[in-house]
Amino acid sequence: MPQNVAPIAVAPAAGLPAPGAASRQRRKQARPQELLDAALELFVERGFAAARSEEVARRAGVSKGTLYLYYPSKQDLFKAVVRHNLVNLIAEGRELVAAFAGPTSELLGLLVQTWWQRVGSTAASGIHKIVIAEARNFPDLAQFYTDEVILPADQLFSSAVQRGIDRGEFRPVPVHEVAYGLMAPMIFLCLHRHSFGACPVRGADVDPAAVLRTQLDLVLRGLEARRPVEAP
Amino acid sequence: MPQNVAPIAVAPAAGLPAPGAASRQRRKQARPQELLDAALELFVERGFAAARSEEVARRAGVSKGTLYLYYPSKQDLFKAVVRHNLVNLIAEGRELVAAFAGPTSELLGLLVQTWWQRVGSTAASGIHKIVIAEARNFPDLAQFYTDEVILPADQLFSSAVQRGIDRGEFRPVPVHEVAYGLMAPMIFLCLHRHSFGACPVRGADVDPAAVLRTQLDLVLRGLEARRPVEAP
Amino acid sequence: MPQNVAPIAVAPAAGLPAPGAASRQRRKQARPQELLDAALELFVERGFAAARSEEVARRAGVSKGTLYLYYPSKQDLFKAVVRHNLVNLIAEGRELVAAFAGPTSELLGLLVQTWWQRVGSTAASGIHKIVIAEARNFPDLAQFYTDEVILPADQLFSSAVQRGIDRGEFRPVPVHEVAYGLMAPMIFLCLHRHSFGACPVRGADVDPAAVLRTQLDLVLRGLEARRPVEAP
Amino acid sequence: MPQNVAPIAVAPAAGLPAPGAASRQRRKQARPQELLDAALELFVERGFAAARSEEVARRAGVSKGTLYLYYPSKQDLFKAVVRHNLVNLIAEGRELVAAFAGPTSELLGLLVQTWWQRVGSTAASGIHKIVIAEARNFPDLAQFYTDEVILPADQLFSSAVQRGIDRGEFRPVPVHEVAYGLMAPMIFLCLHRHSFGACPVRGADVDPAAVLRTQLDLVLRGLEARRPVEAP
DNA sequence: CATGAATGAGACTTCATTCAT
DNA sequence: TATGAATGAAGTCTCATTCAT
Repeated sequence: MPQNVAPIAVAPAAGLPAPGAASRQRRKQARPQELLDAALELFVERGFAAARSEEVARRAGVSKGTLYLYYPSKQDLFKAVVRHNLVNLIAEGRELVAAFAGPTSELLGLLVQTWWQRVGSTAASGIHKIVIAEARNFPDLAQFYTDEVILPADQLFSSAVQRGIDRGEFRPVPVHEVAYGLMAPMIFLCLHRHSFGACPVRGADVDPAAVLRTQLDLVLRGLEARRPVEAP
Repeated sequence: MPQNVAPIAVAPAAGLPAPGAASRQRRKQARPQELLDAALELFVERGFAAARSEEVARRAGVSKGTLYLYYPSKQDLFKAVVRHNLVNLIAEGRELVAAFAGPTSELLGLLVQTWWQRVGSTAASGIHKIVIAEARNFPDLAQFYTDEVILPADQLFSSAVQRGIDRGEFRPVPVHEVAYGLMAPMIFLCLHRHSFGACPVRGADVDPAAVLRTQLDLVLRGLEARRPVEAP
Repeated sequence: MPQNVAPIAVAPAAGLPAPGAASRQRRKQARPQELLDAALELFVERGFAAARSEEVARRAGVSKGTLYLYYPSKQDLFKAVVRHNLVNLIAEGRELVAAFAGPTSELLGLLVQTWWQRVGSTAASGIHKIVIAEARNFPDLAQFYTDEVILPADQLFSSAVQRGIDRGEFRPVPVHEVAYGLMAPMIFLCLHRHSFGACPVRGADVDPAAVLRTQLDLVLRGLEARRPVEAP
Repeated sequence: MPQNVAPIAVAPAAGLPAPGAASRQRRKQARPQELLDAALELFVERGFAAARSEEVARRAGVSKGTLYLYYPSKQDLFKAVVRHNLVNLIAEGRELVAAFAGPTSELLGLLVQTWWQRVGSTAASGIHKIVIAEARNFPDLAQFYTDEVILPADQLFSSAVQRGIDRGEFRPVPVHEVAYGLMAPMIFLCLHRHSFGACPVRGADVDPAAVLRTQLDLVLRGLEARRPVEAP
């Protein structure tokens, strides 16, 4: 029986069940990945507590028993999902900031845009909802998520804002707070997409692109180093 | 689900049955309030699904049956909590906007400040977390919350921004998107306070007041009607 | 659960609370009767187990506590209802048989007709359904009902059939079995009126009058002393 | 409700789990049948509402959860019981009528006799009691039973009577009412067997065979096409 | 390795009965 | 006498987890 170290395989997702003869080995290799994908999907849909183990297994094309063969409990499965989906997402952003040469306003725009493409519009964007929802019932996870995701992301955006100040493009502002103001609407959009946005709820429709554009425009204007001349 | 739950201090529950004297009437009067307080507290701590009716009752100092005497189901209890803690507040905000006479920048500042005092810094600030977490599993509640809270709140902030445009104080901007940019950081702060913030999690501390001040300052500058004079 | 029941002539239930002034004494006198009427009505509608004490009280215009003041438990109330509604219903029939002078076929017709008027078309006709439904969970009641109702009713009809044989009107037949064949369809009609007949169920409509007429006609022909002359 | 319940012998429950050998498959095959038998038995004993799911399971030798593995709700279980025990029988009766070649009086006798063998003297005869007792509290079940059992059974007997009229064996009579007169005593016998008859009640004993014989004889005579010559 | 039948603790909700007022 | 707020045992149904095959 497996231990509670999730065997995070790097093999690419095997696609559909492919019951062919020699595919047995391939399937076995792909199992953990398929289970994690199914689990992420279902956890985002239902939340941790309401997601049924049996449905995770079914979506991965295996039986309930097999799921428990790979992850000895639902909590272990949850942790594996978070670990598997949140590593290396921030590092790329850090490289982007380091390599960028143009004006900081463009850098911030690029960061926002990139984040939306790589995270905001993928299933990974739902993880934040799960973590927020279950943090108090699952303190281990909250700590892990803080260390691995929240703090690095804050550093990433803060360093970009700081760059603008250092280069005289922005007036002096509290960088962490501004970073917060940039990230909050993005993540907030994701939270709503994965809750209200996935319900047949009338009203309250928002256009993510418009919100992000408006917010970025607003913040960039607010950051500008030169103050408008006050009219008499 | 609540397995390894962080032992967050449990409120002492209003006072035990106090069997003496003519307290029957007094208790009956106070019951709904006590039950709603206990329910809000537990829903925020555990989420809607994971909060057990019996514990709500126990925290209010009554038995399981008594809870159902006042609220015929868990969902009704939740709706009552929302109505009691949020719906009325939005109406007050509307009156505030209608009665306000000064510059719109001050009005927005007042709205943000008031919201923080009356909601953000109270237990009511946890309600949004609950709804985001459970919307997909309880579409009725999501619809209820959308109708009773989200749409009215959006109208409230949007109308204030529109006022600024109409009076020539703000340049023309998409009002709903700006309203979103104003509310998102506030609510986002609350989401984190009630998830990570309530866990014994190291790091990731933010100063709500600083965040709100910075965000408001940024947005107000971004809204200003007069563009900065470009330096030669 | 089962509210919208087809309105099968329900006894007028003593009258509403009538909060009038000097009626206090009168009300107090009438209480037991009103409670028994309400209880009969509800027991017939719902059965013993599913009838809620609180609703019995409400239909009688008193509080739950008051009901328990008069009948110390639901079982006691049930017994009182049965006793109150089933005494002296058979005795009248016995007198009728003793006093009748005409042909026995007319006597049987009169018995059937009278029973239908006095029992079949009143709320009392529902008691048999209750007893059948709960007899095995309530052996006391089954014994009581057998002694006080079933055996006397059997004697009543059997004696009428025997009279027809004695007078040469009927051929010799097993009297108890014939009595059974006469009563069964009547009571059966009542059972169905108080179960399917009170549901919004499509189909299965029967015309009680037609059934009774047909059955009586059939049985009387079958009882006739003279055999039909066989055609050559 | 079940307080003072007569200690009616409880069936020994099919056989205990027998953990040995390759019995898993064998048990799985037999489960539905065992569960339906246990359910029928308990429903007849206690009624639908008072029968507890857990006891059905225990009598079938399985746990509560296993019952719900096979039948997703108590109502579904009940419907399955009805289908398994009654619906198929009626179809057989229809074939019998269609295939029969002799005189209709014999056909009716055969129908009654067959019904008594296949239903009246088996546990299935208790189903009607359950439905009568609970119809008003479970309109769905009443509708189901009406559609699947009552109407088809009425059609079955009515068509046999109509056959007698068409062939000139019977005088013209209202067929549905006559069918009612044939079925009512049979079902009535069953109702009593499963209520009073299952209690330790003194008196009120009837001989089912004698009742049925007498009733059939009476009705057949009453149906005869040739009228007796009226005596002057 | 894989399966899926089986388990049983635990959740929401109901309602007969009690008792302070 | 009358009230109705309060209780808590009991019922249906769910689902994480186990284990024989």
